[in-house]
Amino acid sequence: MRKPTILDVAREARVSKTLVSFALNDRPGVSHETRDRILEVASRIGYSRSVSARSLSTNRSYAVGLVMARDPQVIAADPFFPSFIAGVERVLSERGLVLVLSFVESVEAEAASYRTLAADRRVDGVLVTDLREDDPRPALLTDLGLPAVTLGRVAGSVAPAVVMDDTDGITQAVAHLVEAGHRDIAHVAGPTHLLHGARRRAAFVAACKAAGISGDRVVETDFSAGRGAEATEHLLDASVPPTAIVFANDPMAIAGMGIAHSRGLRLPDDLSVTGFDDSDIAAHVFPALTSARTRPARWGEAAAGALLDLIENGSAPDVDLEPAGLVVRKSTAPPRP
Amino acid sequence: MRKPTILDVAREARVSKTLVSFALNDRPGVSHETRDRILEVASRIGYSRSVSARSLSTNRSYAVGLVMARDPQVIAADPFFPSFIAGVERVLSERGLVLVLSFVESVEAEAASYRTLAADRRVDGVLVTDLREDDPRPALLTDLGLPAVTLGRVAGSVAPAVVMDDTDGITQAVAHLVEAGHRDIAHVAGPTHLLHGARRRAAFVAACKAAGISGDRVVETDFSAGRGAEATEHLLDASVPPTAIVFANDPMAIAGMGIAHSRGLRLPDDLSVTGFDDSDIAAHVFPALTSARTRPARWGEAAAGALLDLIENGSAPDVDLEPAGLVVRKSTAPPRP
DNA sequence: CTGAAAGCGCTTACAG
DNA sequence: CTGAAAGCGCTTACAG
Repeated sequence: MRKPTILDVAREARVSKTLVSFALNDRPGVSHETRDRILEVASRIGYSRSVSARSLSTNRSYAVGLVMARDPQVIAADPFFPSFIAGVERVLSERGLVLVLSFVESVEAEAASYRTLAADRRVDGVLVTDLREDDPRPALLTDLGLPAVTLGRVAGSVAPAVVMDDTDGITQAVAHLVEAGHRDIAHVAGPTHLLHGARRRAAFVAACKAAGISGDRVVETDFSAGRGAEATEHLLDASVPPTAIVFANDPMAIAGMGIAHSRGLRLPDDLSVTGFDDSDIAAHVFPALTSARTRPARWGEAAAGALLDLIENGSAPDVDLEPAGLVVRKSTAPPRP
Repeated sequence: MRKPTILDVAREARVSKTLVSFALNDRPGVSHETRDRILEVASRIGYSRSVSARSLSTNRSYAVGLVMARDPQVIAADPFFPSFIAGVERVLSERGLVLVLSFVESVEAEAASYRTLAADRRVDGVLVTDLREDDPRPALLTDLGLPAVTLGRVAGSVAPAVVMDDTDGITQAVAHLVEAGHRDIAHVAGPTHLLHGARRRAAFVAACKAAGISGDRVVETDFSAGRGAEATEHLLDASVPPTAIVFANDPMAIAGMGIAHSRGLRLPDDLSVTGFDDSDIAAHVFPALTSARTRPARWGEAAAGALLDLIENGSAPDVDLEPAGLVVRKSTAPPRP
């Protein structure tokens, strides 16, 4: 059986195709009763619009893109994305759009992916994550004419930004540790070329300074568990090891705890540890991990909402999301006297 | 500047649209030189085909769907998906297709999602994961006329299946523990209504039987870290606790280790533990987790390849993937005498 | 090997 | 408030 088209609806409702289209698109110029009749007929005969025909006419794809250049293993360890995507999805599906996802292996492949999406008009806009220093993507996307929303703010970008201040989580972590009596706190940071890596690191330094302690024990990593473990080794090898470590994400914190345990340290007494993102597993490691909570789903909703506004109205305001605070568990305690 | 169309290419190459289309689609009936000239012109003027126009003509969308009904938190803890998706992507992008991803909250929403994808002809086919007992999806998809490939084999499904025998990993884990001298081994299983949960459990029971030990200490969970922790509590509360636990995934194994540590047990001497999936973090917890490796990326490639074959040829053979074996680390050892 | 033409299913001025 | 018609950019019989 042929899939019903707009013409079938028109005939059945005894009106023109135009009118059906107007009714479907909620345009003015259709009397109330006519509109109702049309919609009733449409649903009765199981009509649904052909996206490709509509796309061809309107020059839109009714899809939104997300392309990520990261090692899948590192994405896998990051609790952020599934929840983020679930949030994005929630608002997209409400408005009849769809998410096109692309995982690529390199930054070059990422640019190629954007070019293809643009050339093929596969998406009406994109969400840009993992912002980097001097990120070339905002300019590229402007060039390509692809509307974009960035997660976080980049210098020189005209794209609307949706930001959640993760500074706050680090600041709270440091304050919490200082209050417990720690004076010797280290930070295992993400890569500085990633904006959120740099920001968390800067927040660490600033918080230490505010507390009147040294903030220069920082080891940079790539956010992976393996590098987090190495960084912890390095810190614990110091002649005077830190009494607390603030990790820039949970996987590294957990790997760091593994190192500490393997050296026979008792946590939290010999070493306090904090994570970031409050992943599902954080509450279940030993000792349960103190971690800064983020709200990836809310972030996803806000970003998708902003992107749809941008696509439909040509502009959208920046959105600032509330930071979600520190969840204090058992991995932090006063240092040994 | 207008995006060039097939007509621009035709004019510039002084041929008809038809011929350009034939050349682009690698159809016979175009002389070699003409084809080359056409392709040269196309690339010179920056032509790329309009996917929506093509879709409208061919009744295809050049996209493939993946819809998942799971708690984002549980997906987040599962290292499987990012790598799986990366594998899928690799073969899709090679053939000019795109991945449409949908995360939904419930099994009902999942069915609705498939219906929408089908009605809108958003995708040419779908990948079906997390197969359940009496899974209604193969029948639904047949009804909807949506080509599908399942990850694993379901009774009564006509869809091609791509399977990786995860039985093997469990069998090896049990054999490894028995060889170390364990006689009292428990299993923290995934939900039985999920086929891979049930399969791993059955493999556990069978392996115990083969070794001549009891295989009836099984606790069922939902694969989440929280439930894994509870299950471990329960097992360790027994008057004679097991000396080893085989967990059906890594997050539960890690949570179980957390419980054991919190009770002052020493791992692996007081309790041996194995995981499943060999996630990135597994090597970095303490003690480093023995875990069955899977190959999600290979699985993704195979599934995507099979789906494309199915879409293009109307049929595709089942694919059996090699199991990847057990990675033995430090979380397993002989039991205390 | 090549071209003129219909058709895919919508949207949208335009004219009434 | 309504309708006839062009157009979006492809593919594909069909005729040469």
